[in-house]
Amino acid sequence: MSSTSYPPARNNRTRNRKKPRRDEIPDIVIGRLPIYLRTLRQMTAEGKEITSSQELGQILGISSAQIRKDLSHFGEFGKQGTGYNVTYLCRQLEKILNVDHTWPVVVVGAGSLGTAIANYQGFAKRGFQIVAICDEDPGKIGKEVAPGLVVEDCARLSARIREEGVKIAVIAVPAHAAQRVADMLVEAGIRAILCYAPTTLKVPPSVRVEYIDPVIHFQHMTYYLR
Amino acid sequence: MSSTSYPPARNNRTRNRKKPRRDEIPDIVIGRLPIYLRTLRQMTAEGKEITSSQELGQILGISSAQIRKDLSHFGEFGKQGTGYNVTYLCRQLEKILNVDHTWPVVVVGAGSLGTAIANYQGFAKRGFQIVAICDEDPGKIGKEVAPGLVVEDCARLSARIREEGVKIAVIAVPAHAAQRVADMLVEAGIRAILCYAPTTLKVPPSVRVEYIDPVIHFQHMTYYLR
DNA sequence: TCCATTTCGTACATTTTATCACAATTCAAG
DNA sequence: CTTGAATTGTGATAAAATGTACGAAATGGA
Repeated sequence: MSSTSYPPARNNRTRNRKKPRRDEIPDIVIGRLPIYLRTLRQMTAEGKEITSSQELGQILGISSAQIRKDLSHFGEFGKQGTGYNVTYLCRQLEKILNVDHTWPVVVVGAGSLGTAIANYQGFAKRGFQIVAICDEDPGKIGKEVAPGLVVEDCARLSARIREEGVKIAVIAVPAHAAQRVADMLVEAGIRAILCYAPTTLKVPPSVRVEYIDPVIHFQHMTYYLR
Repeated sequence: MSSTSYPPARNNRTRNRKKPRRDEIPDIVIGRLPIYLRTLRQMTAEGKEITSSQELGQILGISSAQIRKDLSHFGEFGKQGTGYNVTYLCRQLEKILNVDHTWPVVVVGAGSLGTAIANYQGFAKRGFQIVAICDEDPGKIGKEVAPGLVVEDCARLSARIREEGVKIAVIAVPAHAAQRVADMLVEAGIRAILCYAPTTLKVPPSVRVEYIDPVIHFQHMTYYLR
C-alpha cells in the first residue's frame, strides 16, 4: 500500500478556502453528484482505486473542469498530480448527499409499475428500502407483491409513515389519482416524492417532488429524429 | 363560438420575426416542451379551450415569461389579451416535437421492469407503440408478457428493428448488460435510447440516450432532507 | 365609442452556469 | 536531486438561461 493519504494533508496557512455554505450550492450541482457517485461505485466494483476528473468526465461526457468545480463546493477531495481515491470520494459524496445510511421508502400503487418497483433489487442495494406498499383497490390488499411486502390499505400506510417517520414516497398510481395521493402523503409527513404519474403535483414548498415520465423523454428525443 | 381565429392573423409589416433555426434552439427549451404538451392535453381532457402563459406557469411552477419565450422560438401561437387556444397549441407542439404520428418502440429486457413497461397503457395513448420485446433468457422467450406481445430472441429483435425501421428503444436490463445491448441496438439502427439501467452508456453522437434511474432522484432529494 | 384590463412577444438587464487557464503540488524516472 | 508529466482547485472570463418591463394587440363593459 502507498503512503499517500486522503484527504490530502492541506496546508491551512496557504489554503484559506471559504466555508461551503449549503444553501448557496446550486441545485444543478447537487443533481450531478449522484451521477458521480454511481460511477465511482461502479469503479469500486471493478476494483479501481484511483481516478481523475478527466477520466470521470470522459465516462460521463462532461468536462473535467466541471467535475472539479462541482466537488470544490464541498471541500478538497483530490490530490494534485494523482487524482481522487475512489473509495474516499465515494464516502464523501455519500455524506454530502445524506445517503450514508439506509432510507425507508413507501410506495403508493400496486399495479404493474408499483409491483415492478417493489421487486427492484437496485433500491436496497443503493440504500433505499421499500418498507410498505398500498393500494386503494380492495382486491389488491393482502397480496404479497414482493418477498415480504404485502399490499396494505392506504389509511394503514398513512399511519405507518407517521409512526416510522418515513420521509420518502413513490407515487405509482394513475394520473387522475396522483394529486389526491400526494395530499395524503404530505399530510402524513412525507418530505420527498418520486412521482411516476404523468402529471404535475401541487405540494407545499417544504416538500420536494421529482418526476419520472418516460413519455417526456421519448418526446424530447423525437425532436431530434428527423 | 367566438370569431377569434388561431393562429393569430399577424401583421407581417409590423412583425418581422426572425426565422426559427432549429439547430440553434437550446436543448433545455426542447426539454420543457413535452411538459407543456402534457399539461395542455390534460386541459383538453378537462374541456378547457383557452389558457394563458400565466396559468400554465402557475400549474408548472415556472414563470409565464419563460413559457412565452420558449414558444417564441418556434412561432407565434397566442393572441394578445386572450391567451392560447389549447387545442391549437397542442397541435403545434406535436408538430414541433415530431409526435404528430405514432412511433414504434422496442424494449430489451423482459424482467419485471420490462414487463411493466410492456403493460403500461400510457405509451400507446401518447403516441408510442411497443412493437416488440426481447430477452436473452431462453426461459422467457415465447412468453406473452402483455396482450399481443411475445418475448423474442434478441437476434430476432435486431432484425425487426432493421426491417421495420424502428428508431426508438428502451433498455430494461441489468447494468452489466446495458452497454452490450446498446451496442446491438446502435448497430441495428436505433437512434434514440431510453435507458433504465443505472449506468452511463457510450454511443456515437448520432444516437441520443436519456436515462431513468429512480435512485438518482432519491439521492438528489435526500440532500435536502436534513 | 372609449377606456380599463388582459395577455402576448420581445428587447434588454441580470443572474446563473460553464469553460479557460494557470499556480501549486505530486510522483516517478533518471 | 532534478526534471517532466499529470492533476487538482480556483479566479477570471465567457456563455447561457432567466427575469423585467413595455409596446402592441385583443376584449368586454360603460
